[in-house]
Amino acid sequence: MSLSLIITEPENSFSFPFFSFKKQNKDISTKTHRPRERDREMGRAPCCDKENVKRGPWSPEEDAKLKDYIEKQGTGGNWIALPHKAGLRRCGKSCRLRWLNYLRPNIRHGDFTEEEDKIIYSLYASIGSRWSVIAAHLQGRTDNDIKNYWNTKLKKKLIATMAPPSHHHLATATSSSPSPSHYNMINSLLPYNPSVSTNQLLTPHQGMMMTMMGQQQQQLLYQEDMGSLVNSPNSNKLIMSHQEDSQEQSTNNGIMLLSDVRSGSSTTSTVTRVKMEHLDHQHHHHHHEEDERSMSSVVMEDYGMEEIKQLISSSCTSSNNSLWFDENKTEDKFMLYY
DNA sequence: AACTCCAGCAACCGCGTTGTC
DNA sequence: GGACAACGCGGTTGCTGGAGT
Repeated sequence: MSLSLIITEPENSFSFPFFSFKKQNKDISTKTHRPRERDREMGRAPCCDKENVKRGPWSPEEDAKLKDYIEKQGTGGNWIALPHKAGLRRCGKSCRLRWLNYLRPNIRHGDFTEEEDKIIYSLYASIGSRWSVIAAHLQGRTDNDIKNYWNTKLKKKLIATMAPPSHHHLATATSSSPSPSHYNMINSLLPYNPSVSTNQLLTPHQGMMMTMMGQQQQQLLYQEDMGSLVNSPNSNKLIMSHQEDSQEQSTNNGIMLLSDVRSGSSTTSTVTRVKMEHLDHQHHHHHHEEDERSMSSVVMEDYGMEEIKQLISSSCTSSNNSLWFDENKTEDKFMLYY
């Protein structure tokens, strides 16, 4: 059995469910204190006069002014003009952020529930770090809050759960036997759950692979981890390789996930091929093999290529309470299924 | 008590997208 | 359809307070 997946990868960045990296192709010196002259040269006017606006934490007085003004006058559809009208020495962007993330009614902070965690996991697996979309599905939560929560707590929680006891990285060999919660976590992560029954659980690494495949932009984390995957002495072996030539897509038997669900505008310069192969381990037969197979082989071996394609691309409802998206929908019309 | 470290989070920044003229 | 303005998003920064030494 051989399964190949081709995943598009945007030119300037890549992300993994838990990590993201950006190529540093910017002039770092302009990153901070970017001169306003340069903004003008580059065709971008500053959003406000930075020298005459207050920055940093908001005082209760400022909060009251802003809240009072918006409650009485509304935003007027113009955040730039709002601070002046409200008598605030603040940038319009700052006012907008303060209102949206802190002052507007029915905002909830802290104490995320298990249910919210699940929703975040599932949505993240499906659509990545599109916090505003995720926030739209969590009553009273802001994108900033969710982002912070993910970066400071949820990601660590997930990593801790995923990490096999004897290994220090996410994507390491599958020889150890993870805990049941391990599997539960993985399966709550899966963006798609088409016809795999709840007892057909993936190993953490296979689940991780599936999660990766659901991402809009995909890549791998560490070369080191790749090495451990490739060298894993298990019956199911993951082989990853990069290729610059997307021409090969057409000749590959694999599944293509052209899945920039964000806007469809992403350019693709390189392609990462993810290949899952079942290898004949004639020299690696040992008494654990059956156990390992029963644990980890349910995922791909039982499906033909066309079935795998269907699994990934089909829009089927979930058999449990995990969530998934219809990626054909536009951003505003994302459908959430339970 | 003084200091360091670090998690948490509010706020900022840059840039892509959208709206308007 | 091009230029410009404004919005909105996601990544990043940096402040703060609590824990540890």
